[in-house]
This record gives sequence, structure tokens and C-alpha cells, in this order.
Amino acid sequence: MKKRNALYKGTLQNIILKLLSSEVKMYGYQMTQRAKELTRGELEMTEGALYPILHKLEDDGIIYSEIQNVNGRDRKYYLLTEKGKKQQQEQEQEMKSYLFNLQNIFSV
Amino acid sequence: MKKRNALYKGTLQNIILKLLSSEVKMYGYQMTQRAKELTRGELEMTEGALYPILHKLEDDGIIYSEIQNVNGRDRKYYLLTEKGKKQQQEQEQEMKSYLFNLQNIFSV
DNA sequence: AAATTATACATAGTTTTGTTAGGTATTAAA
DNA sequence: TTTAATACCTAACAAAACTATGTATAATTT
Repeated sequence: MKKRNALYKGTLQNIILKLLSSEVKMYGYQMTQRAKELTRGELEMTEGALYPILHKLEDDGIIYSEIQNVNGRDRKYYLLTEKGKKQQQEQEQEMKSYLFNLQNIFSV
Repeated sequence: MKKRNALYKGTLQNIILKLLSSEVKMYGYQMTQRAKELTRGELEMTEGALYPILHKLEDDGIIYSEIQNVNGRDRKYYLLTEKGKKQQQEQEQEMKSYLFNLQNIFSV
């Protein structure tokens, strides 16, 4: 997340869980690319934000990881746990409420 | 902004400027109440966040203030400067782009 | 062939942003 | 008369993300 995208502060964890819920599994680097695609290049998740979040989510049992070697390079794939799926759904509701509220403020 | 509203991180300054653009003038306490109304009680701006932002915006020439005594109690009203009006419009565009992007991610 | 870019992970130190908790003071309500 | 609401403010702390750096391999460019 670069300076011009300071708005995304506070939503990163939500976005990561949402991305994970849309695929069977994803690896970190892939998430940064997918986030960039989905935001027309506007959101560039930095590694310094991404990896600590992934590690924390794994410590908390929200996601788990599988290392897989692809083309001679290791990838660490992450998947939602059952607990994680529940949490993702809850957070998605909060996110929708948040978006509704902001839309309300900025619709005038 | 309480813990449950961590999502709003990074958007507070935007919200404040938007509120100011919708009225002739507003005072700090009024902003906290208006923000709460517009978010169905979900966003409770803390004074520890609000006042430092207002002071910084004033130092930067984005807003200016007028103290007015109402019912024997001082209120500090804030107004957008010309520079502030421009900045508000720019930030509103960024906010709309941000909302569009988030909607895109969470619409699936 | 060598240098650069892209892919892929990770962390330490710093900055930004907001919370918590405290302070001052007046008015309205219980 | 005590509590809640209104109205401003700040210092100390915590959370979240950034910057910068490191490691390493694959693909592309020069």
C-alpha cells in the first residue's frame, strides 16, 4: 500500500480473507497481483504489510499453509480453515456495512 | 473510531472534509454526532483522533476557525478555505475510486 | 554472457493513525 | 445534587502499514 492508497489502511486483512475465499488456495505474491488487478492498479499491497498479516492469521488458526515447489521455486499456499471461513463471512458483512455507510456519507 | 470500526482507519480526514463541504460551518463535537448519524451509530469518532486532525488541517491552511459563544458555551466552528475546497473535491474523487474498487472486490 | 526485471518469501526499524485515559468547563436532566 | 450531555484539548500508548533490506531463483533484456 503506497502513500496514495492510505485509504485502504484497515481493510487489508479483510481483502486478504476475501481473496482467499474466492479461490481454493493462494500464495502471497499472487495476492498482491490479484489485489492490483481488482483495483485497476491502485492498490499495491506491500510485502511488509502482507506477510506479517498472513503469519498472524496462521498463528490464530484462521488460515493454514502448504509449501509447494513450482518450476523450481517454492510457493507457500494459504487456505482458509473452517474457523477462517466463518470469520471471513462475518468480516464480509462488516465490510458491506462499512461500504454502505461510506456510500451514504459521500453520496450527497 | 472504536476497535470494531477499525475499517475506517485512513478515511477520517476524508470524512471530516466531506462533512465540512456539506455545511456552511461545523464544530468538532457536531462532526462526531453527524458521523454517528450517517453511519447508523457505527462510527464513533474519538476526540483524540478528531481534534489533532482539525488542528493539522488548520495549520495546513485547509480549514480555518471562528469561535462563537452559544448559550454561554464556546464553540469553535471550522470552515473550508478555498484551498480546502479544492483538496476536498480531489479527495472525494479518490474516495469514490476507493469505494468502487472495494465494491468490486466484495461484489463477487 | 551479463545485467536487469519479475517472482517469491521474510523481517527489523520507523512512521502514520487512532485509542485510551486524563484534564478543564458549562448546561441540562435525573 | 449528582450524573449525563455538551465542548474543547493533549500526552502516552498501541495498532497497522511503510521503507528498506536481505535471500534466492527464473525470465527477460541488453
